[in-house]
Amino acid sequence: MSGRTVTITEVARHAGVAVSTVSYVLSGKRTISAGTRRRVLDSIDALGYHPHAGARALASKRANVIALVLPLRAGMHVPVLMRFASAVVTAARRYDHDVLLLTADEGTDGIRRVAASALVDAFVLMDVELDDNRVPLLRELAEPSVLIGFPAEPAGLTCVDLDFAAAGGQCVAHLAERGHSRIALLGAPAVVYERGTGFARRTREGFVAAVAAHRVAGVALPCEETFDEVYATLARLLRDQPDLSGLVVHNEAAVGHVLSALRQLGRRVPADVAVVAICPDDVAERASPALTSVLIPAEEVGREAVRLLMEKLDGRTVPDATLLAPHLALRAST
Amino acid sequence: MSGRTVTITEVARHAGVAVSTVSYVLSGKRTISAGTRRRVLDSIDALGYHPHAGARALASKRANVIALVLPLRAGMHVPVLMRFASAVVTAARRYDHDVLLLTADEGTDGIRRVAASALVDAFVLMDVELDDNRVPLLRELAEPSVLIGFPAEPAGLTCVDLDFAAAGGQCVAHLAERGHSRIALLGAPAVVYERGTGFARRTREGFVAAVAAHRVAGVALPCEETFDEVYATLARLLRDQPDLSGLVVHNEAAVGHVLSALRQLGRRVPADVAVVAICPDDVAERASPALTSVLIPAEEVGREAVRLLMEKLDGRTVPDATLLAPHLALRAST
DNA sequence: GGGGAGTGTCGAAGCGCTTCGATGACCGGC
DNA sequence: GCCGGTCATCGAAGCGCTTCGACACTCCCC
Repeated sequence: MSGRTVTITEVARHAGVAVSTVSYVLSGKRTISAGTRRRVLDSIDALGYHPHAGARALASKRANVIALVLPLRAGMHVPVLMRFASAVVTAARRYDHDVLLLTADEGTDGIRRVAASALVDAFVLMDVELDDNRVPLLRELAEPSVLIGFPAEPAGLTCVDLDFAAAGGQCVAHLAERGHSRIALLGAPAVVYERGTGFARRTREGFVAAVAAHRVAGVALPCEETFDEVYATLARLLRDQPDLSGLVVHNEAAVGHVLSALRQLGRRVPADVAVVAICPDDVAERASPALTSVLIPAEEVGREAVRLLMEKLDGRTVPDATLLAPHLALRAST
Repeated sequence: MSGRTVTITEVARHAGVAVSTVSYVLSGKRTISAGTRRRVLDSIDALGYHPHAGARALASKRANVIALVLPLRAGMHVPVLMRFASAVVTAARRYDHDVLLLTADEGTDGIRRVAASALVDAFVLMDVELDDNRVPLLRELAEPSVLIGFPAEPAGLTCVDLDFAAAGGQCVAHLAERGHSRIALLGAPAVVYERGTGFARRTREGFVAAVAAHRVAGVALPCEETFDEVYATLARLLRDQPDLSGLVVHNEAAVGHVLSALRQLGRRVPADVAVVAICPDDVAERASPALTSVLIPAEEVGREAVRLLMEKLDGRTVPDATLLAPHLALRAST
């Protein structure tokens, strides 16, 4: 079983056919009679054969591996990243591909290296910034790629993401429908906006647009992630706008602090202040009270990114932009 | 630059040497004169040559890729995992290896598959359980492996981890020195203990042993991760033991809730209750007040795991167990 | 000054797979 | 009963690299 490695030659001998026949059974690129196919497949699992990945890559010019490039930076929300990563791996396996993990340490050199050495066939980039230095490189590379998130200039690239503008808008619409006429958005830390991270900005834009459309009063603020800062921000907000009754929180690390701070400020949720979060479901469910939220559909985004990548690998053309619709889950906080 | 792929043959022609000479320059397995080496290296970067990973793997029987196996389960603290992962990638690159990401979805089949297909040379397993079904498989595989965490029966395996028993003990010692004579450990959710996760149990054992050694009163409780459960647990604890003045928290997701709950229960930190956490530094620093903590040295663990793996790949023998000493950082909460 | 003992380099044989062109066998139509 | 056309299979030529044995030099000691 786990003895010496079994080669295609041994399978061929065992099944009494030529090596090429075994190869064609495996790839399905030529017609093979049912009988022969059966015999070959039986030999394959009698011997426990697995094709040698390197040999296959060499002969076929396809490694059947994709690279997942994930920078790990401050302010990024790690659990979400991890769920993306997991979704990408699972999806890739469904297309018979494996996933090589690349981090930011090596920068663009890492991308160049694995592309040039034919270690991978294609790239999935996560946590894309508006002005991302990996983007020009990707443009000049022959290997196809899909970005999770949108850079400032996405022309000619394939990008997938949650439609954050719609998500921001949906939160406003929800609060407006519930009769709240003065609301606020607590967003990412200021540094994230400055870095130009797309999803933070687009949520804010969606929020601002929806506030206008629904004729409610709304203000968008960045929000640091320590309890003290959250408390201070909320205290100021509620002092200046005592009739504020709706809050949109788009900052996963701060949601817990927001609820604690409201508690300490003597505001009940949802009786005094309704809260909607944009965050993963598990965070929303674990909070108390459980939060009405727009979830970040990590699994769906990952799956879609891989699907698009496989289309491109097969030479098909795919749409530049894929925006996944937000979905609001009602819970106790509104 | 990013044109057709450059092969070793072209490098050899460009430098006016044999293909094998180029190979020896690259591998250093035979002596090459300084002049020839220079000429070859110059040609290599004049042409932008990168060895073809598949061809290399085929000829040398080494893929220069290691697999990182990380199950993604409930109760696991994801940001920590991610830091391990990142550390492993960085460390692997220093040994000129890349990292293939494997998740739990495929179970042991995935491990078997990538080993048999020679996609990877070795394995790093994360989040190892006391009774882990991947462990027997690893034992029968020819490829070396290193586990991050300890299974129940670690004989013959190479394992690396923070010394959690020492960490638990160190927290107790710290509180005891500060004069607290009645303390409690809030640990992982009950399900984590039931699953037999090693680090949770070992922390508890270290806590219990240290409590006895320091002659203080101490109780260890599992701790769920919702605010309401944390609140209820603490309320009960403080009602039954009003003179409880020290708390060890070994549950990253719950630390925030613990502090909120103490606030609501009218206990000041550290004046009424001193709190020590076992968690990553960033979590401890972001809490308010900042928590005295034993950090989980993810980078160090990842680096050490890879170092041991490379030793094994080179045929050297390494110690079975590597326990990294805990390090307590003093902050405002004690 | 002839015989080892290095040094530095080359050529060729694989590594395990895919793929192309060739070869039979078999079929129906005239 | 011969011809063109499928269908199923085979053999061989690579893919780009490593590695082994061979070879030609140089050096130095007796």
